Amino acid sequence: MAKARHSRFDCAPGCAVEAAIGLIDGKWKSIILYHLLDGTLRFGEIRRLIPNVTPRMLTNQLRELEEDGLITRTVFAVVPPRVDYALSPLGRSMEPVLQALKVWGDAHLGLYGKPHAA
Amino acid sequence: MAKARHSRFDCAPGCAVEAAIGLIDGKWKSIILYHLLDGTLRFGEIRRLIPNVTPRMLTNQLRELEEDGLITRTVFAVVPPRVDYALSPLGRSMEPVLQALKVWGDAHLGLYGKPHAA
DNA sequence: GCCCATACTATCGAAAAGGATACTGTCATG
DNA sequence: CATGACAGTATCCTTTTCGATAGTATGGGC
Repeated sequence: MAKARHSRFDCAPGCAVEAAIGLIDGKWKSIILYHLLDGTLRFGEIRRLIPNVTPRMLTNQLRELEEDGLITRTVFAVVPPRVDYALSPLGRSMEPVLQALKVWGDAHLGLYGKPHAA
Repeated sequence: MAKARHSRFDCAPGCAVEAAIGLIDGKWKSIILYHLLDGTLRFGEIRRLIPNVTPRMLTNQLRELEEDGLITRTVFAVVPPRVDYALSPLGRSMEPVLQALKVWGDAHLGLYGKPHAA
């Protein structure tokens, strides 16, 4: 079961925000989703796009995204194996959120991540 | 120092998204920011708005938000103590992001957080 | 029969995040 | 002199997360 770092229980009015973040929170999830905005990718392609990810973590994050219904996983019965990942409609619906994050990040973060003045 | 759960180093193109999430990731940060959208709040008020937070965690999250420049902390030299928290201009600039998350969450998440169809 | 590519899986361990609980300091009030 | 409000601190411990490393499975090509 997906972890509950952002539990879905303490639902003050900010609940929806919390829960939404819960789905894209995880060391690599947002980058994965971001890359998938451009189209279907194979396991190895994602791996190459995100240099520091280990296969263990990549599998892990992809599986959680799949469990949460944000991406689809298509296995081809060939050798060597081939598995395609793509955004589901639900995942695609997160595009505005990802874009908002991207825009904000580009506008307010230096290259090494410390925020600078508004 | 703020933790580096979403490190600011592995900067593929998705970097900005990653880094932006890094700032609002933390069990309570998004809810705190969300409540602060409505205006300045005192420590105790935030505590009451978020029932399950312990003072330790609340202090912790507020301090990280402050370090990252998203909120301001104003101490009044009175007894009993009074400390006000408010969004900085940088924090205010995250409003679109928070709203995007809220809108998405409201549209796609059931009350207990499992996403449902697009 | 062995190697290769691809997409994993398994195990171990370290680090970080988060929760429970109890305690501190100040001054006006009673 | 004790009490209470408010905003934290301090300590301890569990859970979660993440990284490193090595191993598995398949079948075509040599």
